[in-house]
Amino acid sequence: MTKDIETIKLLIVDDHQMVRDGIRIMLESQNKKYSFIIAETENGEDAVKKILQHRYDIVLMDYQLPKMTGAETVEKILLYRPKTKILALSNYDEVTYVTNMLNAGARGYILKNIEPAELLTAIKTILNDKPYYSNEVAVKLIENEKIKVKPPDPDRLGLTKMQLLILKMIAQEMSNDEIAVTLNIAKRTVDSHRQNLLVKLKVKNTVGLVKAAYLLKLI
Amino acid sequence: MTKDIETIKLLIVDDHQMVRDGIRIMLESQNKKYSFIIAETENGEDAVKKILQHRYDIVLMDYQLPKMTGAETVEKILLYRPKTKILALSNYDEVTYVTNMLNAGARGYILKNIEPAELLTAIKTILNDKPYYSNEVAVKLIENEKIKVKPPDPDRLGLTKMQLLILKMIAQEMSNDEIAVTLNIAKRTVDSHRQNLLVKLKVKNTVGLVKAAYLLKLI
DNA sequence: TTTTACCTACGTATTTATACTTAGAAAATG
DNA sequence: CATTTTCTAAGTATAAATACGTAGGTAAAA
Repeated sequence: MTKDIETIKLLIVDDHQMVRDGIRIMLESQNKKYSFIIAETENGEDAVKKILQHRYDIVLMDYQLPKMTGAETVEKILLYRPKTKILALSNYDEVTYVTNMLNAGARGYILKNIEPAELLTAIKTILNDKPYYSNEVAVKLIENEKIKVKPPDPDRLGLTKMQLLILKMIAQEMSNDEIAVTLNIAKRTVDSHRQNLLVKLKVKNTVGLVKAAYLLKLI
Repeated sequence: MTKDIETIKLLIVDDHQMVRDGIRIMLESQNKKYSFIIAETENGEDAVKKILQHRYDIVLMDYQLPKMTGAETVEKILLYRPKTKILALSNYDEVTYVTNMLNAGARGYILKNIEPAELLTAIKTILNDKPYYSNEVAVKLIENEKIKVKPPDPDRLGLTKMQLLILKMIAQEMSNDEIAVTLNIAKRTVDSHRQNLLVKLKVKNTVGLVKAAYLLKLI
């Protein structure tokens, strides 16, 4: 009786070739039950691009990356693909690193000195939508009770059709007046939608809206 | 004949108390000819704030900082105070770290295992508007010939430094008023620059400016 | 089911951005 | 060297965006 082998699509984001190779080898040593399709990038920007182009079951994300940190990368990825499952991995279990990653939306945090078997466990746990932390990390987090991990709000993209439409039109350099005429509604109403967009996207002004539009791929 | 003692205002940005103390002690051991007024912050955000509030002759900047990296911090500082002299210091002489820092605008790069006398030399050199690199760093840079520090501003569509600066600040969601205060000029003047940017970039409004900023890779 | 939250809609008041204009200084051009 | 252009600076006037407030309708949560 042949067992079904589950295939897991995985993206490794780490700026060190050696680390990426290490993970690859660890996972391939565990290929009795799983088959891994592994993609790699060495920085956050490329990670975001890949995420937009392909689907991955899980992302392994280093904290220290060249320009954009791992935490920032996680935020951006979740802005585009709120449901992405991300497992942070780092050499360090510094509380600030861990909390940054978790607050950004990572579902777990492991250290790079992890054993192959535990790595697999971590990945499986995350895929089952449960958090996973290395022992050392867990201990640190508990000691530092001020963690307060905020649940990654997948609501971030909960823009209504109207809001999305108006954001697009704003991003096309249309004024509220022009938008109102086009949509046959009052200018004040467009103002309201705009106001709600500012709140929802947590930005300050038009500039912030345009940046969000970029992140949302509306431009 | 009593020699005049020069006073140097210095800001240390490092997330480790021990490192900050170490630098302090090193500098105070060299107080024959210089008197140091030393301020400290442990992250990039606070560094930017301090820079906006006070004047420093030189900033010592670590590469690894909690949220914003040292390089990012340097960029922000120079955005607001373009003439700030910044000396990078790090435990590591990894080429990517060094080039990131230099490209961000740091004037020199030293390692934390530096001797007190050399630290002073480095600081004096930077204050004299010349670059300074630790030996190890210099060697690495030379081996890795791909240094290319600060490629002289690639045209940027013929925007002046001021226009570029203001466009960057707009793209950071700052209002004309905030920009005026930061740069110590009248709001009307900022309005003018903004107007000229609209004309030069051939766009209609703030949205267009932000898009242009993206194209110019200012964001 | 009642409550809550939120979207749509629009009004008023204030702040911010844009258009148009002037003018001295600096840089580029002939 | 003189001329022209462009940058910096700033004023007035208007348009646009933002803050705050109200209200009906609808859908989800309690």
